[in-house]
Amino acid sequence: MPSAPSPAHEAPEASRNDPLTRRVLHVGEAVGHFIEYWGFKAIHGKIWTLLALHTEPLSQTELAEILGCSKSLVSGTISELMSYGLVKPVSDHRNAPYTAHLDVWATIADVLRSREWMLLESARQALESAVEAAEDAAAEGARIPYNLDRMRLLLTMTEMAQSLLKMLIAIRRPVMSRPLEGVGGWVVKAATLVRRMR
Amino acid sequence: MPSAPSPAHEAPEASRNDPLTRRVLHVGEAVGHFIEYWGFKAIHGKIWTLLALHTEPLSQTELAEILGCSKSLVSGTISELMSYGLVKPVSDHRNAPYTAHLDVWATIADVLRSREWMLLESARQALESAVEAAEDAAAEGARIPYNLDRMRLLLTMTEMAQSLLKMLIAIRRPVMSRPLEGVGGWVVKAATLVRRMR
DNA sequence: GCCGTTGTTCACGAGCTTGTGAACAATGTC
DNA sequence: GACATTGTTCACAAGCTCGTGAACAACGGC
Repeated sequence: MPSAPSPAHEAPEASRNDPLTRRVLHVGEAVGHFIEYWGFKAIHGKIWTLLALHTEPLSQTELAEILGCSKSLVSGTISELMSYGLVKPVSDHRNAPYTAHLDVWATIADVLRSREWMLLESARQALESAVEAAEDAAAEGARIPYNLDRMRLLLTMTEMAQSLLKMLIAIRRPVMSRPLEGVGGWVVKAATLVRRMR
Repeated sequence: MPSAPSPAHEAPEASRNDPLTRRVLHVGEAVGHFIEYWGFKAIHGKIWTLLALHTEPLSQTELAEILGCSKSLVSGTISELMSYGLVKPVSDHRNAPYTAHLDVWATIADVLRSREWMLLESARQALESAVEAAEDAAAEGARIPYNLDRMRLLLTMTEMAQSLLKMLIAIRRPVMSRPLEGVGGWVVKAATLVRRMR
């Protein structure tokens, strides 16, 4: 038998001292730090990781005890994770415990498609509008302090980023054999454009 | 001649009212919002965009006037952009104006290689350590509340993310013809693993 | 060599984010 | 039907980030 009396499963409030649990919590912290740079919060990663690695589904109270945080934080975070489709209750009972959805790619693709696409698209529209205004001013013979070629270059770069994004999103159907093929060609094209510019 | 007296070039403090300048500033805001999700600040994108699109190099004072922000903010941001290699003074004179480096890929690759790699690597190490602890406990016959297979799955997913990152970084040498080929196969493998799990 | 201009540094404040605890609501159990 | 337990909501506090302005330093031009 091991050293400790190993009460981990029946007494979640004490499991924070269990050496294995501490390592699992450490994993959660690392995952949390990683996804922090992707528009999520660290607590999202901690809760998702704990649910993903724990054998049994966990209730919100148990999560709060193991993580050592408040129930209110768990409640809000769980509802956010559910809206992302990353976590789901094990049944439709009121206090049903939760499990993690291990296939995170669908969520990543959703985030890419909504947030990143919108940001790129608004940049593209702003650039397009600026290019038009510059072309009009140049056609009227006005001396403008902005470089039209570089504006067009940025526009092209934005459009290439959009194409790359489209391909990444298309991976959602993992049946596709080589969804990213051809990206290399774009990169070469972009590098050529930049080099030609200056 | 156009409508306005078009003093844009000689009077930077008034150019904020120039319609073309306003569109360029709008582009800067869009670029800023985009890179905000990539660990940079919005002001980085505004300054870089303005320098990238403006025909003549700009001094810090001019940047502050056109952007309508303080000189101190410009100073700090410029030094950060220079450390990223995204901006450089036009000469080594003291008050030399600045230009933007249009090839941003090297900087992106640097960020990916340093920050993202480190985050993935620490997650991988934490997972490895947890797997070992769980294997030891299981070998001793202890009943552990964590699922060893799912821990190994997360480890594999982390390692695949590291491989993908390596390939992205490798694009730095844009001579490579098809640097991302084969990624599709990994995605299929990951999807298969996840499906087999539950 | 002095002055004016430009860039740097620093302490501060506004605003946002993250997490808390207490009050409240909702449901299963006896 | 009352209670106990679980989950939700809210106002608030601690901490962090972003940007400011004033003081300071560094150089170029006359």
